[in-house]
Amino acid sequence: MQEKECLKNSKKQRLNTIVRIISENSVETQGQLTKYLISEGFDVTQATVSRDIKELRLIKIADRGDKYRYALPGKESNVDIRTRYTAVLTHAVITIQNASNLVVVKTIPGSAQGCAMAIETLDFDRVVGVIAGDDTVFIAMNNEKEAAAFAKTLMECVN
Amino acid sequence: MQEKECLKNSKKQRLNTIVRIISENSVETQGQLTKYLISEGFDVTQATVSRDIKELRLIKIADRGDKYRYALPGKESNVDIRTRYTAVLTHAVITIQNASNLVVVKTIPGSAQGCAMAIETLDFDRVVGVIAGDDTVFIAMNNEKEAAAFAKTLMECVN
DNA sequence: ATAGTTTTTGCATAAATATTCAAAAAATAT
DNA sequence: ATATTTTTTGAATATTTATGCAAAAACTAT
Repeated sequence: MQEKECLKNSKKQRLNTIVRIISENSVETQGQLTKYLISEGFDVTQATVSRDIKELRLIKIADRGDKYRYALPGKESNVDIRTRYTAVLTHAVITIQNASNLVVVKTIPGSAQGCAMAIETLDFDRVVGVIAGDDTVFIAMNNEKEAAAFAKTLMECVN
Repeated sequence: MQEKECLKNSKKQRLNTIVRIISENSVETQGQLTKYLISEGFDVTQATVSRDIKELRLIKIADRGDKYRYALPGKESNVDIRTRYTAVLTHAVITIQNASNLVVVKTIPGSAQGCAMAIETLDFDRVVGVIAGDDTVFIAMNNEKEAAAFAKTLMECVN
């Protein structure tokens, strides 16, 4: 029992290290990550890194300049947020209408929350509040005029 | 100018369709997505699908049952929370003890609330309730045996 | 301790994905 | 219209990632 937790700890350390490495560096491939790990003293191959990434549920995202990089899921937002959310809006929005001081956006099923988040994050001017169901987003503006203007802005945004 | 927007529209339609398809189905590979698109009348190859996925900034995430699937970015934030909370626990927890059906966690000052939230969010099995002061967390389990087991789990979690 | 079980890992390779390059289509300018 | 530039695409292929399998390590029970 003298080496009880040796391998286990080593793996845990490695997983933690992977999270740190991809947080601190732009890691484009598993091969690159493997090199980072080796340089920190871990004896590891791409195969294991692939398994680790699966276990950590890391994701590979399109980054600036035609590159890809690994990231923590849900954390990719800090990079290139505008492009990303614009893309989400562009492809998920079906219709945009304005009614009184509301703008009503219909989306493909399940995408309303994502669109709402996109709209909030993109921080369009004068948005008072946003609420989303499954395929519908309500955006509250100060008045009818602003709602109309915002609907137009949104339409331009999604093409 | 007679065919002004023909290709453009076709691509946009395809991108929209891709978002819909991955929203409605569990799409594991680009090859599979290509087949879906072909079955909907798009004349497309894996190479183009790869480019579309990059443009849409879709992500491939680890799914249940050793599978992968494509998803819209920003929809999987719960996993990141997990990683982050594990880190919180790892760095803030000082001691873990069990007394009767309680597990008592001592933390660095001011971190108990955070640890409590982490424990709740991580949703360890059979936790009945969690309460936190400034540097102490009480975790209520159903009985002494479960408290002992949970204390052990927690210890492993924080290393 | 020893035997049995589970987990982790590397190697080799299968599978999947990204990209180069050239051609065609589309958009733009004249 | 024609010429020019930009965008889109497929085929082939390079690159990257995932996995079957066997061996080793770690854990568990006795």
